[in-house]
Amino acid sequence: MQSNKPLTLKKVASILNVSTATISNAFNRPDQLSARLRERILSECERLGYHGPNLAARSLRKGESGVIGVLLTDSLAYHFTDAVANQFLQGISEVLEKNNKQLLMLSGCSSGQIATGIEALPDGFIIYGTQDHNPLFERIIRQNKPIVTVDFDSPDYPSVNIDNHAAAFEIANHLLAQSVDTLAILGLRLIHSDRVCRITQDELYDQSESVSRRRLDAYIEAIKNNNLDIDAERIWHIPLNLYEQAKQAAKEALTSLPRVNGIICMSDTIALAVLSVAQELNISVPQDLKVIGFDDIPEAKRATPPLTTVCQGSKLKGQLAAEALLDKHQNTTKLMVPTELVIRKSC
Amino acid sequence: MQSNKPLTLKKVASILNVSTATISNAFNRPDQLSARLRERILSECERLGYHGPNLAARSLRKGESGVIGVLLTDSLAYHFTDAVANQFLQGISEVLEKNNKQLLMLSGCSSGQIATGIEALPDGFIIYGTQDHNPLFERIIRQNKPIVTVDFDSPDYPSVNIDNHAAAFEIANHLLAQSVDTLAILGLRLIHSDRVCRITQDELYDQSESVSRRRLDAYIEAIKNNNLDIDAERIWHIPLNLYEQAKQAAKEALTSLPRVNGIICMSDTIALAVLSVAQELNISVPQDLKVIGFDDIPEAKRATPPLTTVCQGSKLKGQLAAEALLDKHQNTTKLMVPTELVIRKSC
DNA sequence: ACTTTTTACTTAAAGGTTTTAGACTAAAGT
DNA sequence: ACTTTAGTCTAAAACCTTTAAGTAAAAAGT
Repeated sequence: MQSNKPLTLKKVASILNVSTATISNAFNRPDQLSARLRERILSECERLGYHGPNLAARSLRKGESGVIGVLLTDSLAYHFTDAVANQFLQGISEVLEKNNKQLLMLSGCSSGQIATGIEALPDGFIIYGTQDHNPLFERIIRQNKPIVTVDFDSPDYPSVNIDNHAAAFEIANHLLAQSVDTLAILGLRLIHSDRVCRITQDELYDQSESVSRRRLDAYIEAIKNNNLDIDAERIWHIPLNLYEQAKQAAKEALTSLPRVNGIICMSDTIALAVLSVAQELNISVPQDLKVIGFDDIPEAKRATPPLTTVCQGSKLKGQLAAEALLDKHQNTTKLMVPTELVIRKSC
Repeated sequence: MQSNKPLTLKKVASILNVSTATISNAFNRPDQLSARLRERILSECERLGYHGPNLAARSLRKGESGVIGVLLTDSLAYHFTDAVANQFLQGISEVLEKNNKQLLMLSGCSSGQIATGIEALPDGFIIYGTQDHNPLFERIIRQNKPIVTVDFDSPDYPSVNIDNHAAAFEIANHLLAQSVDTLAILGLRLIHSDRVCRITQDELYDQSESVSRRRLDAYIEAIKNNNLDIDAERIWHIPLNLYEQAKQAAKEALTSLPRVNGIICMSDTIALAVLSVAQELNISVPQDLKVIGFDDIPEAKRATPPLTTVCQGSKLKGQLAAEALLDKHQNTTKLMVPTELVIRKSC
């Protein structure tokens, strides 16, 4: 004889003949009532089918929800394909699960407008990557809730980053120490185009502060240090870290003349695409072509040949960001995750 | 001279000298007020820094939140590592983004207890995989909200599934049509152990209704049809679809005597691990060993040799599940996603 | 000129919880 | 025997919306 309306705390209170406060306390503050009464309430609730306070109401009253939002750069669907994002989210989830928080993924770049006001729900936010013109980012800021940024630095918030310049410089130097002379760079998000293309001379000098730019600058610095040179023509822009896009760029790079014998890739996904295209073209790696990646995704180790890359601790970043957010390290801490050169067989 | 308290609809109403209902209508039901007043309200809100109604309050009042929950079998962190789950979630996100819904991932198997009552938030749920003893599953059911199940069938809810028996039978037959005589099966979640192990004769006959069981039965049926046999000793149980766990099982299988020349893997991740171990042991695939997988994850195509497997349309499953949920196809529809044998070079 | 319909806005109840301040009782201290 | 203290529990306000029902005025119909 169950009613179809779900039970409320109030109804339960009246059935059990205690105040609503007592029921609430039974669930939230065990020290506020006798153990015996609490036992009774809990078991009666179980029997009646009341499974704890309504979240919306609690959230309204307390002003918190137990939910942590992660704002991603691109569409949600894209981030599920991306190995780096997955590792990052994995790190976040581990920490959140331990702390009994829920994870809400927000993208802002949905096809529709963002109307729900969902940004009001989470108790804090992890902002992943640059959010240049994301309207949701603005809205989140206005919530005045704890924020931690990752792979993107703002004076206003604590952040988790790597030293992109140092990491890129190190791995580029590793490549350049081998006998290479004709280079190509396959970069990610170098410019604001959503098509795979080479960049222009102008774009090469157009300095900005993105992660990609920092890496590109480091690559070029390393190349110049080694008395080599690279033309804008030999630098490709790949808009999203997708295997298929990368393959297209790889094909262009490997078939252009003079023949390339070293490729610097700004991600492992790109490097894997290069390996695949090289195989199709019967170019043997690392004999005829040296390839380096960036990220150290799980697949890098399993590739043929295994990929030389630099580990940027994506999972650790996620963990640290979540911890920083939960511990309310509100003192605008800037965390730097160490990177590590991972030498395998592609170079 | 901003107050530190965030603005509420009520305050805005009193500032603008209109009723709260009018403000609410300005945001939610444009037809309820004159275009002119609405314009004024919206622009004033912008100016004042009021960014729309509070979600908790709206959610409390309306009884809906714009959030869709996905209940996963294992920990969140695990699901971010798993390629199949990622494809599935990708499918879901695509549809949700189009419909302006948010995605909340729920796992239920968190280390702590699940106390938040978060299950009250979503407007509907996608249940992914069996949820035998998941307390959160019980709680979700009690919400009486729309539910769609995937990879798991219940008479009570619409569901999205594949024909596991047919798919497994087909690919097993493909393997058995080659010259193989000594087989091993590397299965997923065959029993309730969290360690990699062989199963026992008793466990082999212990019928249950899981996805894994259905596939295993189909494998065995195919084997018997081909006048071959397989011992429980040659069937491994792998608790989670993790590369490292799979490698352990693969090592055991490939070093046990008599020498195996065909391995049926219940997932591509497992099959990839087999390829890797085979290479380490200098066993050449497909000459000395035929390997088949299941799932058709993106990496399967890129492996050496490319993996023969069966595509189970994980992404499509996600899309269909999300659509079924949103369209409120409440007439308990049972959707079947077609599977497809993908013949490559590992067999 | 009078009634009906439409438009534009308001009133006020409801939604389900948490929490502060306080009430009552029983135990402890003097 | 009287005051403190501690231990339990309650009353009621507050959290911020949405929406059904209602009012008043303007437009339309006859």
